[in-house]
Amino acid sequence: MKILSRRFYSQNTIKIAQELLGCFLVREYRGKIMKVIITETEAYIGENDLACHASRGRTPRTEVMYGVPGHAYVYMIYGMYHCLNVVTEEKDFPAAVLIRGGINPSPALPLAKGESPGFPLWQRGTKGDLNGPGKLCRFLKIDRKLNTWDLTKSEKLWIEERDSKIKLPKVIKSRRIGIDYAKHCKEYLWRYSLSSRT
DNA sequence: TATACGATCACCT
DNA sequence: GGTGATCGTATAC
Repeated sequence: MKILSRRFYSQNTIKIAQELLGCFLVREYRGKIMKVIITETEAYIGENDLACHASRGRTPRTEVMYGVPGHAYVYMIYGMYHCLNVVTEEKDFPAAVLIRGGINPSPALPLAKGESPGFPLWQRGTKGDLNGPGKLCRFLKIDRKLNTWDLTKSEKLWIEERDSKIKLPKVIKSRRIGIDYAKHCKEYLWRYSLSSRT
């Protein structure tokens, strides 16, 4: 499986946020490999985006967003959860994609009622459903130790391109979550998800 | 140094 | 629908 390249991460953030859907987020932890299919993302773009952490400029925390694309931006939220972002666009332009949700496609997972083998992975039931950035990071053992991690090598944390043979459902665009403070920016349709969820 | 609050989640009514 | 947990960060003092 091919690892997403620096070149991929240097593209337009909205495009990346959509193209990450269906890709595999891979975590290597204590010698084990965990893979999750990305099903939900949000774009945070530039200092003019009032929802973006970089809207208040360069700080020690947001420095990574200004750096080379293809690195991880991991921060703690509400004192108890972590959120994983991938840094996008060119160096010195602060932007990132928040990974908000995924599906654990492990074949060991029991199928939910009404599901058959071969059931589309992103329509699987709750057993493998990692809906929410906090839950996703908790499952994949992602915390601030992985902040600034380079995602373009096959160590600890990376993303692999999606299987082109698998047809993805329509991408749903909606408002971003939990950013009521962001004034007009909260109206932007910068949240992207596969159609089994809203 | 002090304080306010958040790119969340689980549990409650 | 609402609320509490819990702490890093930004900002005010």
